[in-house]
Amino acid sequence: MESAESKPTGNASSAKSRRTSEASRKRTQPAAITIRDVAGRSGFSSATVSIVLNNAPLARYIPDTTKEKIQRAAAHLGYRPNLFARSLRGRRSHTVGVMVFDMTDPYCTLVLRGIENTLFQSSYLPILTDVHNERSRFERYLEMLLDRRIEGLVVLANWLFVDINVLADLEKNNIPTAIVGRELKNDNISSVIVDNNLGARAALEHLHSLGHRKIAFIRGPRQLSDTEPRWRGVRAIARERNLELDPRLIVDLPESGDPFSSFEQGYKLTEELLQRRRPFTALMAFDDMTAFGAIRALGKAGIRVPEQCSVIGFDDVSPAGIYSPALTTVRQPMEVMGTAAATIVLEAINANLEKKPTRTIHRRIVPELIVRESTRSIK
Amino acid sequence: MESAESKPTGNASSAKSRRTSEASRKRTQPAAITIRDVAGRSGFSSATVSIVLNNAPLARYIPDTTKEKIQRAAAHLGYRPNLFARSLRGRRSHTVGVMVFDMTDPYCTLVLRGIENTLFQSSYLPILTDVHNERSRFERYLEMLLDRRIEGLVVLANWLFVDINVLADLEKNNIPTAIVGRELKNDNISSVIVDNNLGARAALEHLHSLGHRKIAFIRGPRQLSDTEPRWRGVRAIARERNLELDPRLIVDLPESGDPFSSFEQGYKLTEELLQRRRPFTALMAFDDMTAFGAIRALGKAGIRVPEQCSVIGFDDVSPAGIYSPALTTVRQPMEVMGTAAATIVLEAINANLEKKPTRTIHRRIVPELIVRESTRSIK
DNA sequence: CGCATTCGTTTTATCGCTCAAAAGAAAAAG
DNA sequence: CTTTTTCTTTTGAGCGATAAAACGAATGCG
Repeated sequence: MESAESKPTGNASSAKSRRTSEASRKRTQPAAITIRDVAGRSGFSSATVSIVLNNAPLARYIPDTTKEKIQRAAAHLGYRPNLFARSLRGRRSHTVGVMVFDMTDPYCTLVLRGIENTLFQSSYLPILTDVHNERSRFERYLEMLLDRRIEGLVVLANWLFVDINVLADLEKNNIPTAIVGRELKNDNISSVIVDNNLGARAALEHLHSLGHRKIAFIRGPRQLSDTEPRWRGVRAIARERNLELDPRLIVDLPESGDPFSSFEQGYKLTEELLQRRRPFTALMAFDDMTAFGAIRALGKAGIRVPEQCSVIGFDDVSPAGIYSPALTTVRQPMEVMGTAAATIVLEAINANLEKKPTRTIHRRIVPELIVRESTRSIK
Repeated sequence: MESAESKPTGNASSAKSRRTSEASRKRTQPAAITIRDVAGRSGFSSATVSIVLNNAPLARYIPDTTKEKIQRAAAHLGYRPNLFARSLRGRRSHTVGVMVFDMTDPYCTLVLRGIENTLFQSSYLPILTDVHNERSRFERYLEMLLDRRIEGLVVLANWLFVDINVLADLEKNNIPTAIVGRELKNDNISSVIVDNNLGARAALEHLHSLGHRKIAFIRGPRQLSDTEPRWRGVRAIARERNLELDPRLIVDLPESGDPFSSFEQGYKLTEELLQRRRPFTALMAFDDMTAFGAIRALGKAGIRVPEQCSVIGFDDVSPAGIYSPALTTVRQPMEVMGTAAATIVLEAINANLEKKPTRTIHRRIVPELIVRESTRSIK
């Protein structure tokens, strides 16, 4: 039989302080079991309990009988260690910050899921912050995250924004960081991006193979880092296939902080293209949102998709599959990308802990052409 | 001149421990300024610093000159209090848990935004967890949240799931909780829901006023709490308007854990309705996803929306506006709902702190009919 | 002048946990 | 019967912040 009811070792609390504690116990919280309670109940000191429950190195010496007693006591009391105390002592938060620039962008959710899954498995908790593309929020949230002593950070740079060099602050605190959707010149931040070039090639190749030769393009905003590689991909394939790119069928999305604006811009730019009276049988949009806008504009103009004009997008955001017509697009494997970013960060955290050197990693994920209903062979 | 370089008061660290600290300082972190550093630099004790920086009651007595000195010192050193220490001492985490049942559901994001905005303003940090509609995750995350000593919880019950009574555990820890999208019999959990009845009425009234008399219905899954009130709303209006509800034009969505399945189900059920060969000129879907599925099925069958058949949804999820045709629907003011839920929780937290009694609140938000392109007056 | 007040600030005692070092007990060695 | 070695457990010193109590000094008051 265990020495139950024995006063916790080292409990030097005066009668007065104990009264207070009991009073508050009665009033508010249902006890809050501490490691000392477990110590008391199991008959060992709190140090031993800590060693056992954390399976610390010293646990090697501790006999199984002791371990069992302690574990039983802990389980019986429903002991849950106080993370604040632990973090304070151990200088670890077991937390990773996740920063999104606009949650309402459908692009995000799947990436987030990948991140979350990965962190969950390592029992890290993500702290999600949504910056709304506002610099002030960015800064405030960054501070909040640093205050919470995040051990790593994943940034989802899904859309244009803030001078990202502010992230350089992170270097000072050397918090491992990975950014999804953008590659930084800064060589201390890892990144995960889709291979835009490859994606664009696949898209154009698809249209070309369907027989389209007069193709209109809505390119991305110049400021967005995805824009250029995609266009290079387009030009490469055009060259390979001897396809002529008519400059009068090429328009650019303006810069904007709002992902939904690309729907409207897609709409407007398509109307503009139509007014130019240069016939085209297919349209390659910068992203899915733009494509949706384009389809809408075409529909309004009495042009049916895909019968009279094919449309292809990029991203494969969730509405793409349910759109009518379902959108042919280039899928960014977003969940994979989230997973990759989270993994990079977790590995860097572990490397840091073991004082190993950390390397910056840049991953470029291969996209996948998803053929649905919005493209069709010509004629 | 302030007594710079003076050793922090009460610093009883031995030579040995100081060595360690300096070594690690050099190796890893760039210092980590503590309140004692500020104390040292300003020449006051750490208690005074704490009092001043927190503007605690005692700050009343402290002369402005002292306050300024301390503030300057803190600012100069870039002091940021250690939240773990603070939380440990103060038993407060300044954190609210947010639990979602499926992040990929477009319904979520706006609610989340409302929640986030509200919490942000009170400088509470949300900890977002996505349960994936899995019981195991639900439990594990709930534990994680409790371990992190969340002061409140907002649950987004956007889709069917888990026996929600598990939430009763929260009562034990008396953590103020609000649930969005569902009203619980449990009388200790506040809720924010849309007025389903009103919404359904508005929808049907809209169709009726456009002249539709033969209307098909895809009702929600029986298990979902929204289903019944909406149907009651429908029946009420039908009675008022003397509209006959043809049972052969009424189908039910099956239960499912996946929001996207309602798209597919909407598609299938619409096909089924069409096969029944009972003509209808309008279709009222349980939600937007279902409506999208229906539109797709109608399209496939050569029936154009809205020319030959009007379709109305419910929710106004983000694709609704960009769909072609843009969907007429009943908007749940999701951001408002998120705000409401977060506000309820924050107020309860504050009430708790001031030992005031807390009341459970049930808010029912009025929805709004959003007329777009998928409905049209008959003929 | 003695004692109570009000100020302005510091001391003290934790919050709950962990980790290095010490100590106790038992077993092995001399 | 010591002395060492090997197990096993405890001690103690914080991590950084803060509520509560305490303390010196100045002021007020009879």
